[in-house]
Amino acid sequence: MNSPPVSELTANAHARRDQGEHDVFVRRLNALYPLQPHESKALETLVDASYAVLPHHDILHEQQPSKEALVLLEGLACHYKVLDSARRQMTGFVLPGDFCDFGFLSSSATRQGVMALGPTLVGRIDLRQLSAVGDKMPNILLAAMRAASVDQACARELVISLGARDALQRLAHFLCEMYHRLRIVGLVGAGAQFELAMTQAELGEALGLSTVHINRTIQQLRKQKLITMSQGLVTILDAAGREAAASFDPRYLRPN
Amino acid sequence: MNSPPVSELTANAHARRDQGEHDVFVRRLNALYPLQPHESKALETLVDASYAVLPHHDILHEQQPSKEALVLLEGLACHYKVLDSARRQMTGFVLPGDFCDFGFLSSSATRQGVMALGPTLVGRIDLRQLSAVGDKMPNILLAAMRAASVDQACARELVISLGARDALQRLAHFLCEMYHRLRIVGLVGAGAQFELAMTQAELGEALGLSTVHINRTIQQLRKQKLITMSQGLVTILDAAGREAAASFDPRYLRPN
DNA sequence: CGTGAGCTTGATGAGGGTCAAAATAGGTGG
DNA sequence: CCACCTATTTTGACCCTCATCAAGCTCACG
Repeated sequence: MNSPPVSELTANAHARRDQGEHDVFVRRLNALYPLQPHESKALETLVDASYAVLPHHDILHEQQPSKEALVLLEGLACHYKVLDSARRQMTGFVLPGDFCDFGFLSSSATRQGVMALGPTLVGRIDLRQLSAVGDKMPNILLAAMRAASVDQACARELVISLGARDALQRLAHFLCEMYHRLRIVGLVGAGAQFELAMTQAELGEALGLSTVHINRTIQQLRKQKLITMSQGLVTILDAAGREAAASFDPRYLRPN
Repeated sequence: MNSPPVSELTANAHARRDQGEHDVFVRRLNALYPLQPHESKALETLVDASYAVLPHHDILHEQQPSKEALVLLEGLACHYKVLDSARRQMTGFVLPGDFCDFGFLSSSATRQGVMALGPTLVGRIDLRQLSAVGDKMPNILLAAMRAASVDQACARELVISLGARDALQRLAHFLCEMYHRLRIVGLVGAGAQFELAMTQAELGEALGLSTVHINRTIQQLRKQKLITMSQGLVTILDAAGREAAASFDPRYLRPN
């Protein structure tokens, strides 16, 4: 169930396509800004082609002008930048239902690479179609702008983590964010369990910590009975405790 | 000349109003997206009231719904958040010509406080007027969205600094960014000199470093003959050297 | 001329990086 | 089903950057 081989995943995706693979995306935008039924329907038809991207492959390259809007339908992806020194820093996360990049809103080029972390499924939206629909249904554009606004808030929150929180708080905060964001799109299972397709090394690149230290910090969280975490499956044992440990305030994820 | 008392500053502002206090803002948006002369003129009339904000006072409060768009006309401001522990982290900077917050684009509430660092002058734009003008002149809205996109890029770049650069690189990178952004609005003087109304303690809050360490890092930069820095005046002595030290790539500040 | 904000300096130590190697886990081909 | 291989996780030892504490210094301003 966790991290299936890509072929299988794509097969699943195809099988479920008709029942609404694009559903996540519509659900997400609805949560950002309540849409009318006909708007939701129009939105669904906009996502006209979806394709799989393999782990550790780029969904979008740096400096790539946006000819279309890309939406993540399944899996996990991240914004990142490679530094001079073979070092890499992640700067944001793309979850199912999220736009991969907001360059399309201002016809800007993609500023950073977007990379699949686990196996992912990406949907494509033609910009001409989008702006045509957007003219008639401004709520859709408004929802997209709110998505951008939440994205910005996440980036600023990451700045706070890296600038002012220690390792334990950073990791706890990160897990809180993932939990809340995944829950919005219904990807948190019973017992507050969710999939997180990231290695400890990748967590390090996200949180500005070494792999070794990430490992030790995870053990601390385990010892404190706050989480369970192995091979991409995370379980929240004590949500309140963990949010307190991270001084997590989910308001920044709210759209309005 | 550097950090004048507020009364004088406001007086100056009033004196120069007719010659175009709002000029910075129009110039900035023009740099983001080339506007027609009549669009520039329309933009100028949009900024209908400006007022001074004293250092260390909030321009916008957290969770404040945006009833109008605010533009910084003079001075320096920052986005910030106060953490549990009486600790504060800055997450972005507002320079003359910048919007203070982009919540108005998605009718979202302000997510973080915006505080004046030195004495500032703030312009107000009525949202009804803005959207009316925006309907006729979509370039203006496009420019605003590009401003938001640049803002987002700056936030991500700050994530990279805090996550993957050491103190020297962080500071050097920060100064590079300020230099480039101020140059765009014509606020860098001869000899690559500019005003920076921040104490060392505030630099620390921005870069996630202690005051003491900021001080020692500045001394390093001085020793390496890369900058001069005293009472709010910064001079770049060796731009190439400093950009190399920070592995600074100004492309992220480009609008398209 | 005192006072406070900001800058500078020194001493000490903790959080986290780096290096190196062992332990596990999947994943593959025989 | 086993043997092998590689990626990931875990552990230990050592060290460096940067935080903290504390005190002295400078300078603008009342």
